[in-house]
Amino acid sequence: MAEQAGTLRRTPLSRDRILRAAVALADEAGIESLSMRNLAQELGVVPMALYKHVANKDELLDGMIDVIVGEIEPLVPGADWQQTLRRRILSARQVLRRHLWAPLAIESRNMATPAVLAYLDSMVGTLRAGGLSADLAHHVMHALGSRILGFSQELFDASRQAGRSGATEPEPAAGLPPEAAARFPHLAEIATAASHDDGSVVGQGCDDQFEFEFALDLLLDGIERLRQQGWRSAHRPG
Amino acid sequence: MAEQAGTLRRTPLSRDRILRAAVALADEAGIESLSMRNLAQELGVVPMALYKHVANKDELLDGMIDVIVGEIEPLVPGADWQQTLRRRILSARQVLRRHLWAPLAIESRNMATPAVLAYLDSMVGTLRAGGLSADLAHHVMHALGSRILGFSQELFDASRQAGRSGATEPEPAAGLPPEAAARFPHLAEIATAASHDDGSVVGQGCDDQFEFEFALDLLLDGIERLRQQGWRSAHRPG
DNA sequence: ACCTGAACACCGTTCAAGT
DNA sequence: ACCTGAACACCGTTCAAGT
Repeated sequence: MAEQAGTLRRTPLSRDRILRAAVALADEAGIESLSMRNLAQELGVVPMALYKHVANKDELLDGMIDVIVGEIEPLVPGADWQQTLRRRILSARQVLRRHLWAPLAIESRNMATPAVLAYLDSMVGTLRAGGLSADLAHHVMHALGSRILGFSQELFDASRQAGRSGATEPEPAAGLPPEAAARFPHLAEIATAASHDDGSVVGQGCDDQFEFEFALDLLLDGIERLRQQGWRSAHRPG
Repeated sequence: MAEQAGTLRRTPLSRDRILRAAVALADEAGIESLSMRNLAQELGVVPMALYKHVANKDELLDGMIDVIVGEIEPLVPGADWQQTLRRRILSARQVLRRHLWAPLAIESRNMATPAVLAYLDSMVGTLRAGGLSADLAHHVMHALGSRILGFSQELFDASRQAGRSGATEPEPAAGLPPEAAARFPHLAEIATAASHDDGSVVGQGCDDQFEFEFALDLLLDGIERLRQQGWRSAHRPG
């Protein structure tokens, strides 16, 4: 679309409009394409105009993180703590799947924007209301880590080994390339072993959603067991 | 130290020397200070000289990751799978604590260098030798995620809320700032609740090592329980 | 054939000159 | 007072000119 100068004035710039445009740009073109200059051009504006609304690029990233945290399903009370946490975390995961740049952005930032803190605070509230001690709740928050926001650092993705970034690639089959399979026999074995539903999906690659829920439930079940046992953290060696 | 030209020739450039210098530079000045130009200057060399030994910056980062993976304690057989994994993962954690830039570098890369794959392969070998099915081992690798390499994404660090990067800061006390504590009461409560050894450390902040081991053991214990039960992943809904 | 300076196409951000 | 072009101090990488 060609720029129409003069006749049609663009909607005025605002912090909110900048943040939404930044999120959209990162969604479509990847975080590495998100520069102040690119963003300004996308908005039909001179780069310096952005600096009236965000102090610098770091603040822009913080604002973008707040935008996506705002997309997470709000707290719905009524169920037990496990179900409440589980549902909200899986909602966060759905959000993160729309914004693949977010994990990297979150890790690169120093974190702790008010919106993230509010989210974490409500999660702790759920734990406390569920009967966990403050002590246990503290450790649980650490143990869940980034999973609370719906993502996890996956080192292990047998299929991708030399591919490019590909935010929009449709999962290019599974299994290791032959020469890698020869060097790493254990990886080769388990790469094809992810028979999630009775073997019908063998070789088709693994189900991210299943893996996420598997790990999440492993943690939640272990935590509930500790809660039932009245666990206390006074067992340091030394 | 002033440059001595002519009389003393520098040791010749090599891929290995470049990688070690890059790791040292990232350790000392942070990953954001690691540029091809800075690195070249550190080595007393013109920037273009680096490109004879590494194709580009991405390959440099991959090489750096391989260097630190090489620092992880090799496999020592003899113990059960839990002890073997636990020891190696805690060794990896010690390595990562010397190279604070590594998690971000690992996340920013597409991963799967041969050295990382070899490490993962040997970890899977430990699981299989310990009696886990290939199926379960697959899910376990996903569930452990970056913890296999000794780090985890911690969203939750109650103390740091507005501080700067600070790779060398000595942990600036604990507890939330007063105004944050008022807005986020649950966070405030658990921030001071990390009484790791019988209350004597209350208020001093939390023990990263304890939190890491807590989460790791929660996972390992849960996995061992599944193994004992002969768990199989055929219970998908639908 | 090898090495390397200059150049290219970018960054985030400052600053002073225009209105 | 506000806006913005040019400029500054960087990037990673290419390329052609030097030896």
